[in-house]
Amino acid sequence: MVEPELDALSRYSHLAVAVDIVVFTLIEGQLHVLLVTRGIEPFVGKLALPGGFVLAGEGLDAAAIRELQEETGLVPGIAHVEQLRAYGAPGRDPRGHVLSVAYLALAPELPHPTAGSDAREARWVPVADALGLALAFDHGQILRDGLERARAKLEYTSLATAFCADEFTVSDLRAVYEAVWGYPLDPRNFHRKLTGTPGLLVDTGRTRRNGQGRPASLFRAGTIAVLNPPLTRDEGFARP
Amino acid sequence: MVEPELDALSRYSHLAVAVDIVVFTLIEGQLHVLLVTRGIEPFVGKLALPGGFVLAGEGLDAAAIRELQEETGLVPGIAHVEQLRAYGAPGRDPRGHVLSVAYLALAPELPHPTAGSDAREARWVPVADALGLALAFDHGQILRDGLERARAKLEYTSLATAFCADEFTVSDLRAVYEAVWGYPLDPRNFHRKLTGTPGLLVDTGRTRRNGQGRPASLFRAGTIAVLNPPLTRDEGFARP
DNA sequence: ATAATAGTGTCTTTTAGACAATATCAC
DNA sequence: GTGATATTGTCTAAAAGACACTATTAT
Repeated sequence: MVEPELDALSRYSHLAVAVDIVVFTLIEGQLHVLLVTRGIEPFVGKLALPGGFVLAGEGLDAAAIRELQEETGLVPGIAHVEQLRAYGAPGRDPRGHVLSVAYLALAPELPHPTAGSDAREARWVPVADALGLALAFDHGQILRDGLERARAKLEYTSLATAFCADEFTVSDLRAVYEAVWGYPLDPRNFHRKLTGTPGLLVDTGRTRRNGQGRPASLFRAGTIAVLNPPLTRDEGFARP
Repeated sequence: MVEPELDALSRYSHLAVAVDIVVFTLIEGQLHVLLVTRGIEPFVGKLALPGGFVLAGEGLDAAAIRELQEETGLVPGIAHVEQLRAYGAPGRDPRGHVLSVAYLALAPELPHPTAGSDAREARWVPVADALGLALAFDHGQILRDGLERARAKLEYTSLATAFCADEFTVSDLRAVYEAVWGYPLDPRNFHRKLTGTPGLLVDTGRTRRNGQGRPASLFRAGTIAVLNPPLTRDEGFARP
């Protein structure tokens, strides 16, 4: 195809570019996703993923982090944020051609979301419920893709620690896996597997009491982020 | 942030949106990537990934497939095409803010690439060489990301068949793995693993002679696209 | 026959998964 | 003590990887 003139870049700026974010957190052992109630057309009153348009001169990652802060009051650095993929089907937004770059964010249990600067309400919804709702735009698809990405990355990375506080127990970590994958894991094999991967977890030497039972060792995330060999996920088991 | 008026979407259209494609193929057992020599500024004369701007009303996938056809004469359906991710750092294009949605395409050995409709030259470059070149824009990073995606997906999918013709031998398939991963595999264990995964390969019953040696059975890609358990890649071995 | 490639069988080591047993707490 | 959670140990089945061996061709 023909390249544009140097000063005619705007000739190719037909699309508005937005970011939408799938933010997962764990609340009382259940995986939740942050959803907002839309305050304007289209899809007024419908639930949607938080997001918004990329500002002039703003990078994609910066836009995602800015929106995340506006909706959750999240301090940068506390959450894991990564790009999911771009969604650009021509009909996905009734207003016109809007390209959305979706992000996946994983955060430890957060304070209540602060509603965005406009009138929309933001709240945590159990993922199991959210999957059954009709979300605005193609956000149902984005949510499913984000969930699948999170599930897959738990298999071969230490990403589960992104759901935990700075220090955590092996049980905390296992609770993350069980919530994201949707089925229980054997505590003993899980413990051996995770602590047996060199560099993955750093023992702080301290322990934490959780009500009844033997106190659990407290760990910090180590320098190794890749699980090799990976944890295997029971493909046929997961329930939303 | 504030949402736009219904009729003010163009207020948020600051970015030009392009697609760039990492096209891999196998030529004489070596992995090659399609590169073009840029005919215009910026980066005149430098090598870059094929790509171009998304046209008005055009979907991302459609734009990628169109560019692919323009550069290679590839018939849709013969290649595997999937989105890689979006690249949107503000400084990545000196002309202004250009968002690029990168695609990964895998194709069987193709005829010589047809140069694009403008004056640029297109040619296949061994990936080992391409990784050492300074490509235009952030295309070096995109190439590395595309290569890593291809390498990773060979582990747990039947994607290697995308490099093969309709009918292929187990050796053909192994040659794909060896070219993409960059190190040799044991022919016997590979054979047992691949033919032992039910539904992955369909035996046509026919054979093919390759010079000397026993004729190899010809297979077709089966309905199963997921390798479970996956093939394991020797992480510390791969050389570009 | 010899060389070359295709394919099968077998053995060892590693890992996954089931689950017994022990450790340390609250009560 | 009982009950709960954490952690270690042991066993079995499955898989990975090494490699001997057989099968079928060209020369």
